[in-house]
Amino acid sequence: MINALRGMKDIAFEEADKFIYTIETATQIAKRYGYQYIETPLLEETKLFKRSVGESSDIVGKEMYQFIDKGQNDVCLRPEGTAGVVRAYVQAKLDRRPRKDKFYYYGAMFRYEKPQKGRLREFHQFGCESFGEASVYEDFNIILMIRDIFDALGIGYTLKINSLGCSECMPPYRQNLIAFLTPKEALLCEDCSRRIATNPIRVLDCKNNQCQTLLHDAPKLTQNLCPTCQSDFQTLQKLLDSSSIAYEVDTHLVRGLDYYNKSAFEFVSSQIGSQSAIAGGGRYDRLVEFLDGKSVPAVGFALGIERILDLVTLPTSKREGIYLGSMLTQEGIMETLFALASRKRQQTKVEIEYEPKSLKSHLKGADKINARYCAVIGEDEWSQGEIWIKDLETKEEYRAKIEEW
RNA sequence: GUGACCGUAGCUCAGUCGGUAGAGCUCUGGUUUGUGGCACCAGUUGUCGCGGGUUCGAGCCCCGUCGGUCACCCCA
Repeated sequence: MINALRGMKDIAFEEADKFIYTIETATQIAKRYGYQYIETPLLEETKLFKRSVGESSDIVGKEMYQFIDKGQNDVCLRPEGTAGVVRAYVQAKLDRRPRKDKFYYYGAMFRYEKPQKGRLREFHQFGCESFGEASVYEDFNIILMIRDIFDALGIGYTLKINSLGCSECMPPYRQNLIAFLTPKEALLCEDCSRRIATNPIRVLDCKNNQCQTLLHDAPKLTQNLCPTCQSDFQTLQKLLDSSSIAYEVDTHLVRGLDYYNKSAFEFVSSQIGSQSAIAGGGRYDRLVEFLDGKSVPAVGFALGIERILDLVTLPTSKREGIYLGSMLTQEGIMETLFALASRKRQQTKVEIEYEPKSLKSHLKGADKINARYCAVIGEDEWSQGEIWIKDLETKEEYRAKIEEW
């Protein structure tokens, strides 16, 4: 028997219904916010992710499905969605004209990690990217949209926000932090002493207790923001307050992808195990430039579909469609059933049982597939050119001419 | 990459002190010669993950291996 690869899952039956329902719900809401669909390749040049997600990130450092293809290209299965969308945006030269562009996407992402609850090697994200709008109102608008999606799906969450500063205030802060950390390097954990050089900001959210103790007097990012970032961050909080979206400021919310700046946020669920982030995103005003475009501000998010699947409550499914069967083996009866099915399928779902069997068995079968109508041809009906129909919901039964039903 | 736990029927699991495997669910049929869901009755189903070892004898004990799950790390 051949099994699916480690960390890769088949999605079927009720899970599949939830999967589709989640995407449809999110799509509908994204469209209402003015987003258009974009589909980008699952396979991209490796350097796209090195330059966007960042070499210091775990994703690029150790989790990529990377290989050399038959044309000697260094390629990767995408580990996240934003990089590809930005690449497409720049490739289509949309950065050359002053317009806002808003895209939504969904699909498979790949990270070579050790699987656990809520963490798969192939998983699916729904995401949105908004280009060309620098206003913090757009950050707020995106958070509102995610709120709408989770509300529509009936999912509870807590929202965490932070500001990562901009190219003006982040570099000096970063230098301050390095200056603060360097004397303590020997006392920090192995990862953190390495991070001082590669990505000192990440030291802030280290889970190591000793590191956290040492960080107690570290300069705080939120207290070193430039006036613009400071006022934008406050505006965002005011907007959230006035729309009664509960949130907490989490100064340790740093995010593992290097391209974020200014607003960063994460939606967290307490009901799904330790991998609790169900959606995350923020602003990435420099990324278009990193990928050879003009300077275009942007903000976006992604939500993990598998992570919320258990939390999605499907609208209660009603009986639907027709079950067709016969109790006879007579010549021509299957042809009649197929013709009837084709006609009825213009309107609704139709399934045919090929095996002649007792009425009781047919009713059981119709009940099992949750059909609204059970329609069966027996001896008496066949001789009259009729079919017997029972509405399984109202329990009404009647007979009709086959051609007229 | 590190650690813990678990692999027995299609699914969920039980299996005592080591003595050649069992329940519920599902499925099929019947109780009703043409009336669903509920109930009752009957029937079908096994490489006990794999390999080796100990033993008269291993689902059970030991070693190895593969797979799964969860957690750390990281992230959606």
